[in-house]
Amino acid sequence: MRETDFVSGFARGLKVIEAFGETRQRLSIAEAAKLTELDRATVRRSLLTLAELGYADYDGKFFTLTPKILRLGHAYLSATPLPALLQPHLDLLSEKAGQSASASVLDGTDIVYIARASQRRVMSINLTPGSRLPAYCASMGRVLLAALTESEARAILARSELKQNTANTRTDPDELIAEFRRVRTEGYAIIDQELEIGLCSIAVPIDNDRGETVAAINIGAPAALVPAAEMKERYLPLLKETQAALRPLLRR
Amino acid sequence: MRETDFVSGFARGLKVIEAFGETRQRLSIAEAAKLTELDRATVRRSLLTLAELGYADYDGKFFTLTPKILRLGHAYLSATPLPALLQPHLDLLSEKAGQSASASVLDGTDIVYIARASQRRVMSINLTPGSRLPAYCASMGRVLLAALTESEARAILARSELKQNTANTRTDPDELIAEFRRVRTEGYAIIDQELEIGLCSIAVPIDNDRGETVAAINIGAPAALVPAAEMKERYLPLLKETQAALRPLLRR
DNA sequence: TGACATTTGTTCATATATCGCACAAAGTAA
DNA sequence: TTACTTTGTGCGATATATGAACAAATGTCA
Repeated sequence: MRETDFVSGFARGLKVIEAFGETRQRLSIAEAAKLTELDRATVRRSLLTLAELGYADYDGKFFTLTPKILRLGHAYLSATPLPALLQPHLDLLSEKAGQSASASVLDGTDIVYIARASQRRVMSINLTPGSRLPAYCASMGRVLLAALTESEARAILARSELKQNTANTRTDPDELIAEFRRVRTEGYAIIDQELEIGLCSIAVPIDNDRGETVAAINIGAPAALVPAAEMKERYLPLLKETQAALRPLLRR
Repeated sequence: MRETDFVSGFARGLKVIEAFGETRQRLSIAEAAKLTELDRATVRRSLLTLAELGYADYDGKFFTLTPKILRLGHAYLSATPLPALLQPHLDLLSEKAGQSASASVLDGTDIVYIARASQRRVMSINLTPGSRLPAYCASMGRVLLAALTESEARAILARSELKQNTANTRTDPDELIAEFRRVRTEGYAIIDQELEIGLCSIAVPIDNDRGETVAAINIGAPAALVPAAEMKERYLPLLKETQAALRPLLRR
C-alpha cells in the first residue's frame, strides 16, 4: 500500500471513538487528546465532526457518544453471516443444556462475543455481542489460541496482560502453551473459575469445511451447580453435537 | 461550527463502514462507491485504511469487516451507564413476566436496542444490543415518539418508510400522531402484530429525574400465548414497577 | 479575597496531505 | 475480437494537520 492510500484523518477519528470505551462516557477535548495521544486541535476537529454527524453530543464542554455509533458495529453483525448462522444453534444448545451458550472470535488478545443465548445471569459482568474478554483466561479464548501456531499464540500471550483474576488463573505462558497443545489434541477447553470465582465454562472450536477454526462456542455454568469435573461429561456431548451440525453449513 | 472544524475524510470513512450494513459482508471498491455515493478513489483509500488498521480484511478484490469494528459500538455500550443500569432490572422483569424484556432509545427513525433479557426466541429476527427496528411500528418506538413534540414526531414519521408489515400495521401519520397522544395520556403503548405476525408487545417510557424520557422498556410475547387484550393487565403492572424502581437511579 | 499558575479551548498561518478528475490498465462477458 | 466494468494512479486544486500563540476558564495558595 502506498503512503497516499492511507486516510490519516479517518484513522485518527476511529482512535478518538475508541477512546470513549476506555473510560467514562464523557470526554473533554483535552482528555480525548491525552487518551489518543493526538494533538488537541486534531481531536477537537474529529469530535466536532462526530457531533455534526450525530454520532456524538456536545454540550460545549463534554462530548458523549450517541447510540448512532452502534450502527458501525451493527454493520458487522448484520453483514457477517456467522452470527446469524450460529444463533439458532446456540438457542438450541442453551435450551438443551439449561445454561448460557455463546460464540466468539479472536481479535488481538481478546475474544469478542458475536452471538449469545443466555439462560440466566451467572456472571457479574453483562455479556452481549461485542463484549470482550481476555483470551488467555476464557474457555473460548483457549480454543481459539490453540487453533493458531504456537509462535502466533505465544506472540499474543506476550502482548496480553496476564492478570491473576482469581487463585485459579493460569498466567504462565509456558503452562498456557502446554494447555493449548492439550486442547488441540482433545478438542475442548475447560475453565474452572479462572476469570471469575463461581464460574466454569467449556468450549469447542467451530471449523469450516477446510478445517480452519473460524469461531468457538461455549457453555458457561455456575461452579456451585456444576463442578468443573462434571462439565465435560454433562456438556461436551452437546457441544460436539452442535459442532457437527454446524460443520456442513460453514463453506468458506 | 466552522467549515474547517469538519474532517471530511473521517465522515467519508464512517459512511463507508455503514455501507457494509446495507448489504452483504463482501464489498468491492466499486460497490462501496455506489452505496456511499463517494468517488471510487476516495472509497478505496478509506477501505485500505480500514484494512491497514485491522478493521477490515482485503483479499485483493473484496473487503470484509472484521470483529475489531465492534470495538466502536462497544465504546458506546461500555461507556454509557444506561445499558448497564437497565440490564439487571430487565433481567428481573423478564423473569417475573416469563417473557423477553428489552430497552431501547431513539436514533432517527429507528429504535436501537441497548439492553435485552431474552427468555425464549419468539421473533424471526434476532435482537441484540445495536439491533434496529422502525420506530413507528414498535411498542418502544411509539413510546419514544410520543415523548417528542408533535411536530418533531411528525417530522420523523415523514422521514420514515411507513411499510405495511402485516395487516395490522398502522401507517397513517395522523392516526399514529393520535395514538402518540393516547400513549402520552395513558403512559404505555401496545403493539398487536404490527411488526410481525404472532408478536405482541407493551412498552412504557423511562424518565430521568427531570421527567425527560431517556429510553423505553418493553415486554414481548407470542400472540398465541398472550392475546393483545391481555397484555395490559398481565404486564403493565410489572413494567410500571420497573419504571418506578429506575426513576431515582436516573440522575441526569 | 486576589494574584498567580495551570489547564483547557480556540484561532491562525503555513506546510502538508487528501480529493476528485482523467486516463491507463486489467479483468469480464458477449 | 469488441464493448463494458472495475481497479489503479498521476496531478493540480483544495482541504486538513500542525504547533505556536492567545484567550478563557479553572485551580492553588497565601
